[in-house]
Amino acid sequence: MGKCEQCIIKEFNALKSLTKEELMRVSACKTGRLYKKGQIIFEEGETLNGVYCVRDGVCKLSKLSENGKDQVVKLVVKGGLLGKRSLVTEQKTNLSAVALNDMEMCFIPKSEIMSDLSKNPKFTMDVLREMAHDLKESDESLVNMAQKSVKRRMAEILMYIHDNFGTDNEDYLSIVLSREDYASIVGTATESAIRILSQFKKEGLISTRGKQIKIEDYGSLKWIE
Amino acid sequence: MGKCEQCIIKEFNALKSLTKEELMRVSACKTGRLYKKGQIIFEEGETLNGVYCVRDGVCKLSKLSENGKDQVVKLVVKGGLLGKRSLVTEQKTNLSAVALNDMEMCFIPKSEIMSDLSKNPKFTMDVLREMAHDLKESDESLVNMAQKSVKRRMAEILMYIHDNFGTDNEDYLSIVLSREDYASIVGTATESAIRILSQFKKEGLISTRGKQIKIEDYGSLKWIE
DNA sequence: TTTAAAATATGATATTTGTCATGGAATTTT
DNA sequence: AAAATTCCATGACAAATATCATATTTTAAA
Repeated sequence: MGKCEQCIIKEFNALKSLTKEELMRVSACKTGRLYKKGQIIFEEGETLNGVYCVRDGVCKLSKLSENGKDQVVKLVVKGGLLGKRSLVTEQKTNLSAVALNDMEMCFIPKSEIMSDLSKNPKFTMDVLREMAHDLKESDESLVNMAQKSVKRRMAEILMYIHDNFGTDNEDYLSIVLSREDYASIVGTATESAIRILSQFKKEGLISTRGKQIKIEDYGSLKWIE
Repeated sequence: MGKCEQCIIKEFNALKSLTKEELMRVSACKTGRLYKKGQIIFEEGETLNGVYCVRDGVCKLSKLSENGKDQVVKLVVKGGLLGKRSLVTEQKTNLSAVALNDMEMCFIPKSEIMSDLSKNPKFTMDVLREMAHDLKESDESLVNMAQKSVKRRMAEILMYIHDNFGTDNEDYLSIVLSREDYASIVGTATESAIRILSQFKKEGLISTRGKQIKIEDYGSLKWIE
């Protein structure tokens, strides 16, 4: 396993604000973890005693609703940090994390990073900024859920994945999700998600190959309502 | 206007972690502001250069959706801080704040409080904790919006207001909102909000007197689905 | 490869929610 | 107090979405 101070992943998250010395200390105590597609990283209600740094792969952060359905709150890819909240609260985590494909992660124990949080203001501010960003995104999703149609939300998540996580060399979305996952992101029944994607396909907005999805007409997707 | 260091409001937010000296400095530069019911405190897209500390009254934080409807994201009462995000980001605010009744607030310029944020780790951690809490709440609302029926959401907001903001001496909810506000919190059409409240009334779950609402049967409200 | 299981697809139908229209009640303004 | 305005209420209907049922296809397992 590599050293944190040389890992380029850190550039994408708050860890970049740690000093070289701090990073070396973190590096010494971190543990690498591999997760297979579908594997649970942690579950709602668990006590996390550290943060996870995503080196490769994608996972979903979700929360179980009282009706028994899972709602995806956020997708996290390479460079993302999981469990930031655990650094500031003693509370158990309110979200579950599940790998959507094979993943490679580093786990950094809370004990090791807490001192940095109190001593390195630059790092703290960075964590604060990331949290503020998450909050803004969450508020936006909240408004979308409350005010937009399922079809619109589906169009938006396709564009979101396209814009933020990119495509492979054949223009297929690089993140491959099941229809059930799409339903659980958009907040609808699986059948409805399937129906809408079928409709998009018929209308030539997207094309599919197995689970893979390619956006064929971004411009029109944008104006779906 | 009183002095921050003697103001009991601060006990309810991150300002409690400032030292006496810091509080005196803040006190010297803060400005008191009064807002009347319905008055706009700030609007989405504005640049906030400070935080607002709510001394009295209630306001709603909302965001305009693309469909032209306002979605309430959070209610803030005595002790709450508005504009925390502005302390960590240069970005314009993503929310609007509107007074729901007459309000009394203190405005603390960003410039004055920023130095504390970088020098007083206890304060920073407190802001971080509040932000983490907001994020958790926002995620929960997101899941509720996505997975629960309008009726359920209405029942929950009534209970939320009851539990968090209390009642007057006749058991009426101490926060009085228009049906339109309820609709915009729950994320539904005003007519739907009206209809549901009427139904609750018919079923004896609540009673009303003008705009005032009294919860008559908390137990049953809890089991609405 | 065959079988079993899971995921996708689609129809039929029920339920929920939104929209438009209209009237009455409450509040504010003149 | 009258008029005007805003808010609340409710019916009728339309649209969106969920649910149930049942194929079909794809994927995983034996």
